[in-house]
Amino acid sequence: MSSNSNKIVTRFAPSPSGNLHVGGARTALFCWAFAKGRGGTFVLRIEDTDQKRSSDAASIGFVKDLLWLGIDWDEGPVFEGCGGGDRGPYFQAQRLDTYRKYFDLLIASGKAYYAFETTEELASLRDAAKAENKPFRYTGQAARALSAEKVAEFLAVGKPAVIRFHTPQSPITICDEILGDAIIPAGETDDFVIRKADGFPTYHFAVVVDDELMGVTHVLRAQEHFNNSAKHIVLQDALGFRRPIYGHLPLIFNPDGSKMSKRDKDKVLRKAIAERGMTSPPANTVDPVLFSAWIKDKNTQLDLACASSLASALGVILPEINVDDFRRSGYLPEVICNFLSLNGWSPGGDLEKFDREFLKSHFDLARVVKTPAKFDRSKLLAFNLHALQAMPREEFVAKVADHGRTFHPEFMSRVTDAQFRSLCDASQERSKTLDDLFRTNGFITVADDVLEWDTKAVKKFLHGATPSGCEHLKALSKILSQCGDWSVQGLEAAIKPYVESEAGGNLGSIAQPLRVALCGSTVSPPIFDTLAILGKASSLKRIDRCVASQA
RNA sequence: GGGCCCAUCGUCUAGCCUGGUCCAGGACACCUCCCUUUCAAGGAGGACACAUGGGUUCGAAUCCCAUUGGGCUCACCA
Repeated sequence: MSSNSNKIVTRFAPSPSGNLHVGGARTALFCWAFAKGRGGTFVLRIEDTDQKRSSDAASIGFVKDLLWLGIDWDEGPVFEGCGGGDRGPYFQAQRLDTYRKYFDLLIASGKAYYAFETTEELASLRDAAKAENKPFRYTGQAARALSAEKVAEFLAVGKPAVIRFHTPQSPITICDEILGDAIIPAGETDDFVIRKADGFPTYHFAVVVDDELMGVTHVLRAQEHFNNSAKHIVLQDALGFRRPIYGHLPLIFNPDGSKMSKRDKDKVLRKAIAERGMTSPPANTVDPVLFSAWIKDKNTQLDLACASSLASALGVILPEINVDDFRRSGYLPEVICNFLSLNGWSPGGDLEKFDREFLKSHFDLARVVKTPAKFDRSKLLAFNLHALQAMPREEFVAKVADHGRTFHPEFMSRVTDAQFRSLCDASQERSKTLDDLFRTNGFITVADDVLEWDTKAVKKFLHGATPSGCEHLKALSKILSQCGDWSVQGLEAAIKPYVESEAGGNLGSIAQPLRVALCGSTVSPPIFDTLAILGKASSLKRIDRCVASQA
């Protein structure tokens, strides 16, 4: 390893989760770009030292999100060609033996000590401090006053104990490449726990040991960790480790300034339910027992399937929070990366659109912004639109089809290849996401004899004017039934003369009634495309059925 | 409340380090108009910011101080 001693190593070190949050995604992206752009190594390490949270099977489901974004790791858990490395294991729960050695070292040198206060005792001390509006600092005088014999005795009888680090009483300077230096006054950092009663290290301890052993040179993480750095620095000094270079990234918020949280989805649902004064779930959405439990406890979260069905029943849109939410909504991974980069970093000048390769070769800490960013979905949407528009048609078709197979299999099974292709042709310039086509063209997958017509649209476009839309439809039915070339051009040629003679050349007065008859609503691709996509038989059936229904 | 950090259009940001070329540039959103067969998309315009107050200086968005505002953090969670 000495030969790469000056090699840059960054790491992304999340706790286990099935989903990658956009904030985490940006941290990962920056760590990745920083290391990769400098010929360094990007390490993925799983911080699973909380036994309460790490038990589920899908614990690192988020790796699929990383790969979808194009973020691969050199060292870490092995998954689809990524990971491996000889500085593992990369799950902290599997490194307990490693940590033991360093705990012993600190205990032996008197830099750490056993403490026996219970969680309850500490909580009441904390409450007391809070009542006086004073910050609580664990001084450890009582614990440190314990004789070695007493400690041995307590441990021998199995009295629950944590190990605390005895923080030196001197100011700590945090050097940060992004924020500059900050001095944390002496006494601010107290004697924090480094080993929990269950024998697991706390985050602070595991991070410090692993960063050292894994050769991490640059620690890039969210700004919420800034104060933690003081703890990490005193530990590094005590253990004789080198100090990595720190860079604390600005936070990403919701547009309203609140923290982006996975609970935001539940928040939207709860609000909608409260507004409607509902006490039981809409039919076929969520199990009523589950529902009432969820309503009662604001801290519980609905799983994605339940939340989505509830959302669609309520007609509300769930906010995208996780990377997978954005994938589901039809965003392109390269757009997500581009946009995420712009939240907290910029290449300077007027340049905004760039790819991962560019980020890799240009990302630097000096240009990271210090201020928190609010995540602007409408700008993201615009970026996605631009990327979609710039795409060659074949690529667009392939990507939409792929998206459809994953998220709208039913739709895909109900359209022919030709229909799908025409739909893409008619949709690319107006698609903001890969999902738009499926959301706005539901009329295609509805059977001809069950299509329903929007009452407002019917009133406005089938009646009202003279001649009425219905009369136009009757005439068009005849014309179209004789149309031999059912292509966009052929249809246009067939209908245009009628528009000229019967509607004063105003296509709108013909197109809208047609659209209503064909789609049930006033929104669809351009009318000749719509006819072409539906096909002759279907179109005529729909027109005739519509006319008959209005008789 | 203590500690730390931050402060340019509604939003993301450029400019700040190395004061003058900035009556502050770009993008998204917004407004107006045009195009038009719906929804979009597209085209052309427009409005919109250096938090406040003091300094320093011939000159400050840029340097200093204070105020105000915002954020993070104070766990046997990470």
